[in-house]
Amino acid sequence: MAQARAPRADAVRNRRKILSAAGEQITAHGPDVGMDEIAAAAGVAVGTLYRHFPTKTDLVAAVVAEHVARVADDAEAALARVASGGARAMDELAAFLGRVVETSATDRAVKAAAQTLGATPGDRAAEDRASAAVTALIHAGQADGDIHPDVTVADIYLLFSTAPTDQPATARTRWLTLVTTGLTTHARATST
Amino acid sequence: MAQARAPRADAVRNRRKILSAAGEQITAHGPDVGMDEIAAAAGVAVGTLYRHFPTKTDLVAAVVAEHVARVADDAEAALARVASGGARAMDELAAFLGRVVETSATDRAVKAAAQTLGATPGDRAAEDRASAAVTALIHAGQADGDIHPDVTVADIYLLFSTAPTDQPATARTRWLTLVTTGLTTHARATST
DNA sequence: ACCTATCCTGAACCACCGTTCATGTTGATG
DNA sequence: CATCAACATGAACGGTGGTTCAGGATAGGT
Repeated sequence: MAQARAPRADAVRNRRKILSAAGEQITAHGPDVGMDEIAAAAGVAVGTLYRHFPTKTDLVAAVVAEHVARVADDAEAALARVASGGARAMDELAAFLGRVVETSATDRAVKAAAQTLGATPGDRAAEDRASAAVTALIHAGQADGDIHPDVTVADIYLLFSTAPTDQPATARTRWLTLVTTGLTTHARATST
Repeated sequence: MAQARAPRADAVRNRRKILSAAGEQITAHGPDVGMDEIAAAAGVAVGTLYRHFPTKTDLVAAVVAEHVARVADDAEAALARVASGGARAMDELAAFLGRVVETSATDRAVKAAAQTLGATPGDRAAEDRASAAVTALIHAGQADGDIHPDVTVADIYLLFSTAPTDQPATARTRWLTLVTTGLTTHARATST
């Protein structure tokens, strides 16, 4: 298990450029942008793309992984705010979920590309971080008596993994209201 | 505007075979089945596909239109059951929505294909039928005091256009419970 | 300054898929 | 039954887009 030599500086730089260019191009020109366009936007040749990511699927997966990591950071920040006593858990959770909906709307093309290619981020770590933070927020909200005792992270995931990314902002807001209402203490489940 | 001659019998037959074959093949082999495979499954040559549907987009749109019509029928049947006094509006609505979720799970590949190709069913009539029936069910449920007064058809559409079609049955059921709960009288909106 | 493993370049390759069209077939009309 | 418009056939085409690879450049250690 000899430690592999550290990557060259320009390689690291290119990898970053490619990653951000990929995100931008997919968002701007739809989920079907060619590798050529991504490479051009990154100021790099196609071959370089394939040096860093063996396949387009891998590239998209890496882009998604970045986004997941960002969401995890967001969730942890929200939790920290609650833990320090500065904010109510329910409010932080609602605000966080609102941000999730907005960013998924922005990045919907990336999501679409990932689905089409069957790209799954190998980075389970970030997902776990997000899960843990959200779980803590839920528990805190339940302790406050704001969130229905039955609600779990799985529910949140279930609800928000299919947020309406193709709808106008007003519709997204309305959607958030409708969905959040169902998580609240006032609501009671009506069936098994 | 002379009345065009009636289509030939075998043409009608083929059109039907193509339509059902397209649905089956897309459902079975994913949203990216080639026209060749659809043609083969229909027992027909590719050219015949293009005689009936100028483009793949048109074909998929026609398949979607069929499904929409079926949903409209379902909604109207549910409404009829309520109107005849045999069923409670809330229950019929919930059951109807459950069926919608299940069928969208089955036909998710068709939906995906439609989205990829930008296929929009020119058949606004069926959509309007469904809308009208659901609206009536909502009003009845609100009159019964079961459904929150703010809820509209647009809300239903918003919620169910993003049903989790890629999740297992138990998750779909849970999702339905969570979403339906938010529509109930017991729930109160928590934000603007 | 030199050397080499690492990295980059980009034209070319290839497989796939929607679409077309010249040719052959068949249902309906009289 | 004869006739013809409507319909079906399926090989071939064109364009797209992911992927490869032989050759050239360069960072980084000695």
